[in-house]
Amino acid sequence: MRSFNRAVTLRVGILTDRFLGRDRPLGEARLIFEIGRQGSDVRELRARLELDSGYLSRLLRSLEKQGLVAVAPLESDRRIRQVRLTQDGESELAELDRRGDQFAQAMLDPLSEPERERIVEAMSEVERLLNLSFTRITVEDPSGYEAKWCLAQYFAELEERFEGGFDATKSITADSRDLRPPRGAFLIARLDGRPIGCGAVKGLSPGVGSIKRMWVSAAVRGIGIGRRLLQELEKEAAKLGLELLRLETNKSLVEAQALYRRNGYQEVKAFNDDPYADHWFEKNLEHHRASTPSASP
Amino acid sequence: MRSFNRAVTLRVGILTDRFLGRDRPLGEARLIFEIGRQGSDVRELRARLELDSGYLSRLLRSLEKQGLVAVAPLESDRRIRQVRLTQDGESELAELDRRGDQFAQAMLDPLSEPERERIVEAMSEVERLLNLSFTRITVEDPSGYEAKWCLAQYFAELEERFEGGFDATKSITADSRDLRPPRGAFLIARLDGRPIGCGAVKGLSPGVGSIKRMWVSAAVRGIGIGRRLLQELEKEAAKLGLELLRLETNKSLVEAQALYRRNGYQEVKAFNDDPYADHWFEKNLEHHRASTPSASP
DNA sequence: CCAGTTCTCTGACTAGTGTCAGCTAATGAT
DNA sequence: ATCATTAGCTGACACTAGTCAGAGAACTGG
Repeated sequence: MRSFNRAVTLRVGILTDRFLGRDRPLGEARLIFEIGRQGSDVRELRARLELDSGYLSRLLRSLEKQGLVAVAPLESDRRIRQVRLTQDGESELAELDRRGDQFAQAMLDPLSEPERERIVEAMSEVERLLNLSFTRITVEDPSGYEAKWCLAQYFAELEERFEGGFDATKSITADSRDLRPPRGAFLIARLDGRPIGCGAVKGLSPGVGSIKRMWVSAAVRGIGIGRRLLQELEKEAAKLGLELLRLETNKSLVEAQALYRRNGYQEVKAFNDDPYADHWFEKNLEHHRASTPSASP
Repeated sequence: MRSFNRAVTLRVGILTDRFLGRDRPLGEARLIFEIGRQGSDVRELRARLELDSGYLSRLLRSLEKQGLVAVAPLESDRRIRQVRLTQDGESELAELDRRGDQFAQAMLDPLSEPERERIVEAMSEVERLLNLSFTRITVEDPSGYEAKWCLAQYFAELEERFEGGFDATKSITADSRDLRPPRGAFLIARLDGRPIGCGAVKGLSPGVGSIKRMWVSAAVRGIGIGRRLLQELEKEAAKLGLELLRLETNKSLVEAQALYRRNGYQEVKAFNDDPYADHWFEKNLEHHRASTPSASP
């Protein structure tokens, strides 16, 4: 593990830096990557790259002077400044991507085809597990701007996957007060500062609560983030004094059903009449705490 | 592959640096690692870390001033300076190792036990294949100091593995003139500048040559370096105008025999009376060139 | 013994990375 | 309207990393 660190960072890391940063400081290159084709705002960049605000500001000025990015205040809050790549900036990003690919090519070149397949497979395994390991789950306010963003993603997905779409007003609603202590909790899962999933517990009656709003971004689905989110939700539920957790789900969300079954939820008969619900589950936290499997099979 | 680079270098790399370099610049920490418990000389450090000689010198002065290393001229050549860790230096190295382990621990902590096993396995696979990919094989003079070092390792291993030990004077000798163009070639395999294997071709008679001195360091055995070395030797043999390659080997060197068989060498009856030889092989380069497998099974 | 080479070191210099304190403008709460 | 807060910016500063030229000591081949 220690030797892996050294092997990988010395080779991949340092060489990549040299490769990418040949005519551009690494800090600027990282920033261009992080801004990306869809743009970002300064606040987000600072959080994701964990940079000092002064330093980031200076990097942005430098890229601006080179004509690679354009910065403009956000209309709704003019303190916040939005950054996007100019045409030149986008072609610079494309060039950086190209060099990265070229480097990867050169790195794998001495290997035979089966060896190349093995290393690519092992690398994606490492990446998936690191993504899982570096995911941080925190309790947050359900009305924060990132919570809202997560919920928008969640509803958009339901709209797409449910037969006949999804209309939030017809479903059992969850007011944001229900998802805040002491009545409930809202969790956000982040990877490198970026939200990639959410979930909520809502108290229904003394000792009984409900799991709501479970969503994991498609880009990181299937690596175990749903399970960790569910476990954290159960911990929060326990803190709120809940002993029985219920949930309802739609027949189209097959992965979700599998997740609940794997984690000790029993299918029960309908306990409400949510128009979008096809399956109902519940789990007694007292009984199941010890028997929750520690990993998906 | 590109995303793997980013994922790993951003997480493992940068975090490791921070962790290790908390009270010490990264350059110094790297240098302490590279000097290691057995010491090294300045020339080697420069080659392995690819540092400017002035820069390296300054780093060494700094470590010397901190009482972590001691530098002394080599007796046999007083231009070359040998570096070793002092007592304080060794405990600093131990501390750096400790922090690295602690970091690895923290990194894997959020994962379940089976996930941890999977990531460790995938990491060692990546490491093995990167080691293979970054191995460079070059033709060198058989009397250079690193060639001599490789040969010493080789003979030491024969001494250990042969029943009754090994005495180079009793075996068929190979004068270093036989292993230099135009009569032969000596190859060294290096990983990050450090020799990890060697091998030689020696011309016997017009069109016929012999493979000698095949050695791969135990630390990197079994990852495919022997195969690459053998392939390079065959290329060199072809350049020297050889069409038939012969070799003899001892019964205790079972991996070597397997390697030769896998790469198209046929066992033949004894063609010499080397006292240490139990098996004799040959391969016709013209016939076999196309059928050499591109990877071990 | 001499000339050229090797190895290391010193000094001068540069670019990049990062930190800190204080400032201004915009916003939100009272 | 006032005051605290948030977001971003500027200037000053420090340190790391790295480059380059040149000097001196030690060695090698003739």
